[in-house]
Amino acid sequence: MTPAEIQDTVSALFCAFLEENKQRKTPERLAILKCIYNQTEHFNVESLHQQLKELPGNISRATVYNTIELLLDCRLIIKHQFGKSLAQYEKSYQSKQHDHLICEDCNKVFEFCDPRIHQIQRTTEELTNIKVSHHSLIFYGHCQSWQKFEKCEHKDQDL
Amino acid sequence: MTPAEIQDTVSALFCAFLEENKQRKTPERLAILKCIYNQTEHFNVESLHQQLKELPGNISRATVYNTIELLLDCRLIIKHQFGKSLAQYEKSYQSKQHDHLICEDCNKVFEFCDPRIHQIQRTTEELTNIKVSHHSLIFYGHCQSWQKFEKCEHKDQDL
DNA sequence: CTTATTGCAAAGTGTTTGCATCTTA
DNA sequence: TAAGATGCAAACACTTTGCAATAAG
Repeated sequence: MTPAEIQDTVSALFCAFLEENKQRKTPERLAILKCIYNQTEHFNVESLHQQLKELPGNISRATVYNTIELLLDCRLIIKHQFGKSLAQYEKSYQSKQHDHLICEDCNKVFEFCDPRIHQIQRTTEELTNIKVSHHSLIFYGHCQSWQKFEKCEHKDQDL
Repeated sequence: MTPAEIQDTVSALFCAFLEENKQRKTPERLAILKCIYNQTEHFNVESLHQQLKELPGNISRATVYNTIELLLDCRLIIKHQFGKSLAQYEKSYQSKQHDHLICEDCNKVFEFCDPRIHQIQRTTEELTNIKVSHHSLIFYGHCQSWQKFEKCEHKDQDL
């Protein structure tokens, strides 16, 4: 699927969701979705709002928060709370489930995937009799204890 | 170990830590540690401060934050960020490692323990070449989809 | 034309900081 | 008695809310 095809698909999905839920299809909401699906990394409300200010239309922070809520509802984005107060988001259409490893030396966020988390989930569901809908697994580590610093040099980036 | 013995032990550990790090042994710090080790559940800064206000001495929120930082450093407490902005803490001396399942219907927090998380950790360390120091695993679920509501009735508590 | 949505600014919430005062070592 | 810790209040950072103006259906 090309980036353009993905943009079209998520727009269509969002419009369908809005109709179903009797919410209005505003240019602001579609612009925000488009901007989000142009991101390649995690993003936060502030960085998104900065980018939206470049566009014509003057989209306010309140609208960004409002739209993010809708996009979370229809599962087109995922929210992460990586320990700091600042919430991080990422687009989720067609991206496979993954978890995160955060290096506390350089603040870099790595993604990984391990099927055994689902086994733990199933066991926990059986044990507690509570159906699990989603999870958050974050490892916190230190790159400097095992390797040369240049391998992990993005000091104080993102997050 | 009786509760009183635990109190004595953690006080001694904290004092040793303070001496080692050339920090002062103030009555406020010891009172905060004692109050924390009287908690049976997760707590937050606000609830802790409320309880401390009952005591003589008038301990300020700033001192609570300061002391919590020290207690985190010497690993006598653990911090959790359960998705909301409000940070939760729990005492950690002699408590075995565990993870959390949060029911989104009733906000109740369950604890569980699964050794397979360490296998995932080891694999991830090998894969990324980053040494993991700690982790956070949270399952989010819904009790009402599988069982009667009365089994999980503490609506809107804690968190 | 009706009502949801918007932009703005103000209010909230949890945490951090600056500073004068007090207290530990 | 000097460096560090305290209490207070103000500052902060991120998020939510109230409201008049606007625009979607």
